[in-house]
Amino acid sequence: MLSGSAQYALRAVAYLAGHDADKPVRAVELAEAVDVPANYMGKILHRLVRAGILKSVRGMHGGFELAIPADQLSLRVIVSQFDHRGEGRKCLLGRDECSDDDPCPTHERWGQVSQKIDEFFGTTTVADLID
Amino acid sequence: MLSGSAQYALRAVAYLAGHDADKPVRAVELAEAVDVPANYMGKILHRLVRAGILKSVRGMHGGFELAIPADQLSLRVIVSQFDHRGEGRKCLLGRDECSDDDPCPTHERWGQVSQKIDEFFGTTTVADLID
DNA sequence: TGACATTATCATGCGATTATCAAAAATGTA
DNA sequence: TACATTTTTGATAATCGCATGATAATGTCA
Repeated sequence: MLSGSAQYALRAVAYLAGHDADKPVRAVELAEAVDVPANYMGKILHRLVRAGILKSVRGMHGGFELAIPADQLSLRVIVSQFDHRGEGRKCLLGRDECSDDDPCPTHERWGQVSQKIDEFFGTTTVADLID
Repeated sequence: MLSGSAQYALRAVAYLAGHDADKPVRAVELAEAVDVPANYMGKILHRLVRAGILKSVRGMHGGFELAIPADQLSLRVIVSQFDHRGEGRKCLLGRDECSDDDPCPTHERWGQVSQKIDEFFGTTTVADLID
């Protein structure tokens, strides 16, 4: 369903949300917690920084912290940095011509399922990920 | 949501289902209908043959036809030849330890959505794809 | 200032998916 | 038999996500 990077990002952000604010968490610690190669974790975190989802602090006692309150940060925002599901693409079969006006036979049936997915990612927040 | 190959396969099978049985359709015709490179279409069709979903006829007036009645052929069977969504993998976050017994915080919420998806692919048949 | 910790960035390799090209095998037909 | 047609198969390339490693940039602290 989600790419590896997107899953790692969610796990990392969830870990951050479960920690004290104003106490940055280092990339290596996050990598350990998420079980991802440290260097790769760094890249993922940096992408989240550029997207404005995290703040980074360099130097000693540096690390990463949330730039947005956990309960205002939807999973969609995070996932969309890595996966591009549902951006412009709507038809299950990948038909170019398929639209609400000129639907393919399963357009409506799939639309209902697709909407459930969108709803989930749109309304679930990082706060919901904390144990 | 689906890989390119899976989408092509679905479109091709849908096209086949909309044609007379016992009249094989050539790979090039399918490729044109589906808008996929002809050689690549051939590969996809062959995979469906090996999976027992299609029958192939070689030589003049040859081509491909359904090996299973359209209304008994679920989308899941086709898609699973190319994508491996949901086979063993259940947790949205990709956690190894996550299970029904030891669930992650969104396990249930996501489980409901996930079940809708499974239901769709399991109960929708190729007959439903015909215009 | 200088030493060090930590993120930011660049360059590269690996593997899977997607795609192309062409030769080989099978089948019907003249 | 010889030929045209069509699937089957293998070799190869392009592309992308995943991952690694090294180096640069930037901040803290003594």
